[in-house]
Amino acid sequence: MAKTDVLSLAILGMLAEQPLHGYQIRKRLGSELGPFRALSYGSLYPALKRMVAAGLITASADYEARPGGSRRSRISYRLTEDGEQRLADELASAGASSWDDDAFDVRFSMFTKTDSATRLRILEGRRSRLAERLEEVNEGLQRVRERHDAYTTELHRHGLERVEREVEWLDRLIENERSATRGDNPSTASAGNN
Amino acid sequence: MAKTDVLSLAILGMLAEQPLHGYQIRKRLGSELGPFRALSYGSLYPALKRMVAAGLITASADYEARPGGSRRSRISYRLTEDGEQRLADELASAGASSWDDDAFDVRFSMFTKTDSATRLRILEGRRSRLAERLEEVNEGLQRVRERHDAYTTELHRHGLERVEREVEWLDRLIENERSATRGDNPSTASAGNN
DNA sequence: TCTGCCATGTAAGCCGTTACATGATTTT
DNA sequence: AAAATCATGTAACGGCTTACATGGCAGA
Repeated sequence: MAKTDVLSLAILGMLAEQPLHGYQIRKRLGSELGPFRALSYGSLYPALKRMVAAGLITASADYEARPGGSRRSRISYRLTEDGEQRLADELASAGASSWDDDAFDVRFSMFTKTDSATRLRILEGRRSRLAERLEEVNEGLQRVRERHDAYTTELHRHGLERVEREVEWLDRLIENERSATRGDNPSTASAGNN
Repeated sequence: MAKTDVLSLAILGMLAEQPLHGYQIRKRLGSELGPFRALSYGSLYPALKRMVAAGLITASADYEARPGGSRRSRISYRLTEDGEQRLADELASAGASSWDDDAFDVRFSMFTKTDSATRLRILEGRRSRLAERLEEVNEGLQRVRERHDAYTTELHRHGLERVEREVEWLDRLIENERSATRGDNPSTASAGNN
């Protein structure tokens, strides 16, 4: 099974709700997700092409979609059954790199389509990734404090603070997720915690 | 005058303090600056080579640096006069893209070598860059609120918060910088501590 | 001795942007 | 009628990582 890159996953998720054409996909990726602030067509169209070739989506021109008439040259993309299946598989796994900086945002934005256990695994995976980062940054800060000027120190202090806040955010989300799960179903004592 | 990329600038700044060999440069870039968390040798060595070719730095093998004897195959890089000049020029300008995400950190880490007026211009440039981002993110949040689920909204809310904090941080720094300039006299507020 | 870190470098490939090329539709 | 925006695509190029290739030095 070919693995799905972040961009493809994002597109899959986007098309799951409704067929869209390339131009719209780009705009939505830019406004709805963090990572693709301004994805270029030079990336998008080839990606769509690859996905068509892989049988995940189909391309169909929509002529005269509206009363007026013409409206040539617009291509709507929609998921195939394989595409739906691939998306479902992806959403069911917290595997590989769902907690990379970019991938995390994309996964998170699809949390309503993700089951609770997987959501929790992703949040925790992300948390422990950040915890590692926290340690590194912290060590860096110590070293910098000894050997460097106030500005450099401040830069690192601020970097540390940023990561700390991120962890706090995740802690809140994890807590929410846990209490929602407990609520749904009385006797849930989910497995290993941090 | 050839323009200096971020990596070269960081190296220039690093070598301004003392000669270093490539391996050390890499480690320091990783621990002292944000943007180069784990710069690969595949990027570093070619960059050093380019800089030697451009006459900004020189490479010299250090044999028997220490009592023991041998210690072959270490190459120390140090700034040439041209390199020093280039660094000075770069540090005097707040031009081009000193407020890009990556470049900003590098410029900031050299603030002690930067004059007060330039520091202020960079901080303000960065601030207004973030202010633009703030607006975009804010608009995105509104749109998402109307059309999307709670998770997606939360993702955007958190993204907004992050940028807001960044702006607040800059505001504090700008304020400090201003009061330091006003008071070459009494009430100097040095760069922030914890 | 063998493992792990120090140290330098090259080649291939990935992933993305920029610039280019084209044309339709909508708004002013 | 012009300008802005919608819409699709390709080709060239850039920068960075990965994988490879090589070898010295230190301590277990």
